[in-house]
Amino acid sequence: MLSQEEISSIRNFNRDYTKLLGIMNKKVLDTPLSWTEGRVLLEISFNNDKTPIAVASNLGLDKSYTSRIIKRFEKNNLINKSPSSTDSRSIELSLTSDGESLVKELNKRSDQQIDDLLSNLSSSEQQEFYQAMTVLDNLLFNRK
Amino acid sequence: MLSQEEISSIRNFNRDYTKLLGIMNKKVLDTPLSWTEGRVLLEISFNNDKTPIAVASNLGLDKSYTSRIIKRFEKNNLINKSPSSTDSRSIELSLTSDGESLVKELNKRSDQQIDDLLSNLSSSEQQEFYQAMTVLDNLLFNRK
DNA sequence: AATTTTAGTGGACAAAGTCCACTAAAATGC
DNA sequence: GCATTTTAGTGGACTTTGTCCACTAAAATT
Repeated sequence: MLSQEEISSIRNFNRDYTKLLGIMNKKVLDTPLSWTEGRVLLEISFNNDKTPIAVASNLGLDKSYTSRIIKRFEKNNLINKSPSSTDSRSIELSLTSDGESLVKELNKRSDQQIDDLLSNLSSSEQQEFYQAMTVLDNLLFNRK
Repeated sequence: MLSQEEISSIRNFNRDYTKLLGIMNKKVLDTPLSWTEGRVLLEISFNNDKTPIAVASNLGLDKSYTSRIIKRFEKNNLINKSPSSTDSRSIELSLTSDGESLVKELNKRSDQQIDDLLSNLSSSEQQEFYQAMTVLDNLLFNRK
């Protein structure tokens, strides 16, 4: 088990990293979308026939809140709603071409951010970074 | 430089990790404090004679917002305000004993969270985790 | 000494998110 | 198959969180 000091450094890292990502996320905000709106749009884009409820539960959002976000998206012509063929309570969401291009833009900026984040590092440091992150990812998220 | 796929996994990690920390932070919220309030209280505790403006700028908060948070803290008897001896515009903040014990509680819970986070991992995996995180920390934050 | 900057506060507001109630359809229990 | 319960989606009302602006009084600058 880890020592108090090790736990303390993990907490510090978490704090700093949260802050860093927060700053990065603010910057993505140079799009017309808030952070949560961005997540919702990307979630819809992953799988072009998501229902609102699936989006809400995947992102851990209130369904009412999600409904309003989706309504705004529709108003701004980012998505289409179509009635589900299998469940008439339900709605299928799909991106409009405007939606598609906004998603592309979001992805481009996110990639650019990672690039910026790593631009201070040498090529070999970038590899080190990637490998260390892969270790964390496996340990935390990819356990079978 | 990193490939598109590598960048993409970094983004995935960031997303998942943000989500994980977000969930963890929600849980700390079983205290009477919101996340930002917790950060403010801890910031004050680090250094028991901080001014509001120092807190605000260290945490990147609006000074007016910070002022209100501090006001609430005072009302709830978590901190004391005393006039600065060197600058009469300024205020020195210090924790009351209630404040101290809340800080202790916050720290305890944060440590517990890290513990929980790592409890699925074996001892050697925990070491691996710690080492990988240290690599990231050095690469991102500890460059001289 | 006059001007500008800074610390702190409060009003007014905007943005983000939560909670509750409701409708209509689907699923479940018998 | 019918009655009951659950589920998807929406909207109203509200709280929490955070921003922006204006102001006072003290400090720093010129």
